[in-house]
Amino acid sequence: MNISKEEDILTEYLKNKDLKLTGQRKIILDAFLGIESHVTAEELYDIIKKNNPEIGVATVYRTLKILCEAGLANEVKFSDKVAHYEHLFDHEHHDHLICIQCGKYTEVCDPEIEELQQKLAERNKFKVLRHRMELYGICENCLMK
Amino acid sequence: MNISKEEDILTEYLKNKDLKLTGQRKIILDAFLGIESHVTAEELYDIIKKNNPEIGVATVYRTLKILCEAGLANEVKFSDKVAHYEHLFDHEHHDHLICIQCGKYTEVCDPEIEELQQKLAERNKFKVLRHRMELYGICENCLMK
DNA sequence: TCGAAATTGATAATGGTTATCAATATCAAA
DNA sequence: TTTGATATTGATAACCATTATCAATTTCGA
Repeated sequence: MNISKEEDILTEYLKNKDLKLTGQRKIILDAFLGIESHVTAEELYDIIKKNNPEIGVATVYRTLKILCEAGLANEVKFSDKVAHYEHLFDHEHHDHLICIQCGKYTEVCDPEIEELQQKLAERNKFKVLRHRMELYGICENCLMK
Repeated sequence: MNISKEEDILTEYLKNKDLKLTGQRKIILDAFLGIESHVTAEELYDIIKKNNPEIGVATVYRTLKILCEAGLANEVKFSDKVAHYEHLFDHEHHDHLICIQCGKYTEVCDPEIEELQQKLAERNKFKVLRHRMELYGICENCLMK
């Protein structure tokens, strides 16, 4: 169990909220950090189960929620129903291109758009805290078929 | 039961798909059109129930789905879980400002952003068919409190 | 009018997520 | 280190919006 900057952040967050840093939370954080891109709570649970079969699903759900609050994870809903979680700390904010044919998603980022979003909000006297932008369509591969 | 342009569109859509224009579908369409802004399937069902108690929930769900396919309605997910439906025909596309404090949502539209979205997609060789953009934050009223 | 095919309504089922709760672990203070 | 107040855990029941099922009914072109 290596000590990561993320673990420090989690520890800090928990302390502020009078919550406790448990073994399960460390294991779940590590497993989450070990994954590239995004996972489902259930997927993460399956991975953790291999080495830590004593950890329950509910705890994985609960911990992912905490990671979001601590600013370490981000919940994304691609299709519907299922929530996916992606790393947030040390990762730039990004939006998604989602292919409705093959399901491929691509992370993108456009500072110009972000800027216009701010202006749009200001015009409406609205203070933006976060946003979600998803472009749905056909990806390069599927277009060629 | 007044004949609306929307009903023509629905009729046309159904004919093309070899589906049938039933009394229930007309009633549901009318009820939907009679509502400003957005509704939940369940909310719409409750409204319809008053005058047409024989119509079942399932049919409302089914019909709203058809209205979306016909281009008359649009499904929006504000918070999570529940799907809201808003008018689409004769309404410009728009995005949403959503207040995380009072839940107020405002429809907004920014052609510049839309344009940049297109360019962003082109850079990624992606063909955009539709998009979703939601800005979450605090609305004017809540800011003043 | 007829009949193949679609639709309907009631309700059971689905499935991701959350609530419940007794047993257990954490951690600040003594 | 021990203690004790409080948070956490895991198993599982509950939740709840939406969908599937299916027999009875309606639609609409021929």
